[in-house]
Amino acid sequence: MEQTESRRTRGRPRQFDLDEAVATAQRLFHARGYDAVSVADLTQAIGINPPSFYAAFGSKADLYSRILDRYAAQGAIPLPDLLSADRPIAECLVAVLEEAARRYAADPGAAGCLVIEGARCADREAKGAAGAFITAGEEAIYRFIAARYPDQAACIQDYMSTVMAGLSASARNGHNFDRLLATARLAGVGLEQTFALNRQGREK
Amino acid sequence: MEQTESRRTRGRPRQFDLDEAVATAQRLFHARGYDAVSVADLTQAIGINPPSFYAAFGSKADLYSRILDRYAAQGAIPLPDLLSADRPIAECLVAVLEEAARRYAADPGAAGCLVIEGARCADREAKGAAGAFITAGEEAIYRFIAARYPDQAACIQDYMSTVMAGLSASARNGHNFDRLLATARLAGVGLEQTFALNRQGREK
DNA sequence: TCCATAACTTACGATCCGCTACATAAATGG
DNA sequence: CCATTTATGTAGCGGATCGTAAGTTATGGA
Repeated sequence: MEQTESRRTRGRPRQFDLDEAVATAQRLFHARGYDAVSVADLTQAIGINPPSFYAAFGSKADLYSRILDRYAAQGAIPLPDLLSADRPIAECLVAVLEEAARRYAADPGAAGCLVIEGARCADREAKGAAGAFITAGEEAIYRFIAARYPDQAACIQDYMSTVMAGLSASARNGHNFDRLLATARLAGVGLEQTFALNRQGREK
Repeated sequence: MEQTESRRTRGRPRQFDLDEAVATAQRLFHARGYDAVSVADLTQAIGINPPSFYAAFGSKADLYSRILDRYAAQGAIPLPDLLSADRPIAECLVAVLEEAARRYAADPGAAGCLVIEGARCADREAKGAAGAFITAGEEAIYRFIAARYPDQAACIQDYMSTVMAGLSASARNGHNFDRLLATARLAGVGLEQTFALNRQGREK
């Protein structure tokens, strides 16, 4: 017999909802950034005391890492979906930029990319956790480009990273979705032009 | 008779060089960002004690503001020079982006733009001081574009801000000058294309 | 020589930071 | 019933933060 999911745990039941607390913390981190959110801010927002916080989440950095997982599964840009399509490369990359514009401006109270902005914090642990997600995304984009244009993949990958960091920054600076989208499309012109020239060169 | 510059001040002479101290502080702020530099870091790097620091500079935020002035005069992108030229608009804007790439990667120990990165800090006072410089730069670029293309000035201005923020972020992420320059030029394609289409539309 | 001035050194206050020791409350298992 | 387990609240630790009060030292001016 396996233990069923309905079997209660032993000790005193937790008096707050874990997922709800994580969501609250995510909102805080996204709105203010890792460094600017103190444990006191978190415990107050969740409505618990420090010992409950540390018992449930380990530490501020641990909680942040858990939130990054949550974000990658729910709020982040779905790179596999956008990149695995059998559309032209430039179209896919522009779609990524447009999706970035959409998501970065989705919540006015938590603008920008949680991961990109998180990687800018001073805390070594949190920076490393966010950096791992960034690296993963960068590699996904790099491989996607390199499959067809290995020579230019690095350069275009740099461009994508830079534009996305810029979009996240501009979102935090108050640019709304329309402005971000216009910027993303303007940035896409460089991509389309590059791959158009590539095709010309090949067909010659 | 006016008092000459050689006239010494009354009390005990300062035992450290003011300009040198400001330069040291600028290096620290540029390398780590406003929030991550403590007064203790500054006093230790300069070689003085806190009271001397506060007597000389007022506060951390005051010193930062003074450093922004210094940076605007020495280290920042010379927008008037680059924009007042009677070259095509796109060429000027690309020159700004290329100059940004050059300066943001100039010092590996202090990558990115002191002003752009400073505007991202948590301290209200420092954020406001840096924000004023950013606004001034943005307005200069906006006016430059609007003089000939008023309809598209806002959009292109957004694009410029976003790319420059991205370049600064990528510089902090370790991109060297060559990589930043390639990114800046790729970003310039969107500008050239836009203004090329504009001319086509006019000549029709 | 003595005073006014200004920068110096030492030491500390007040507050916030992440985090925890300790006793207590609320549940399950025997 | 009691033991075990887990969460909770109170209260506080050690350290870092920005900033300052108090007393000392070094200069110029009268």
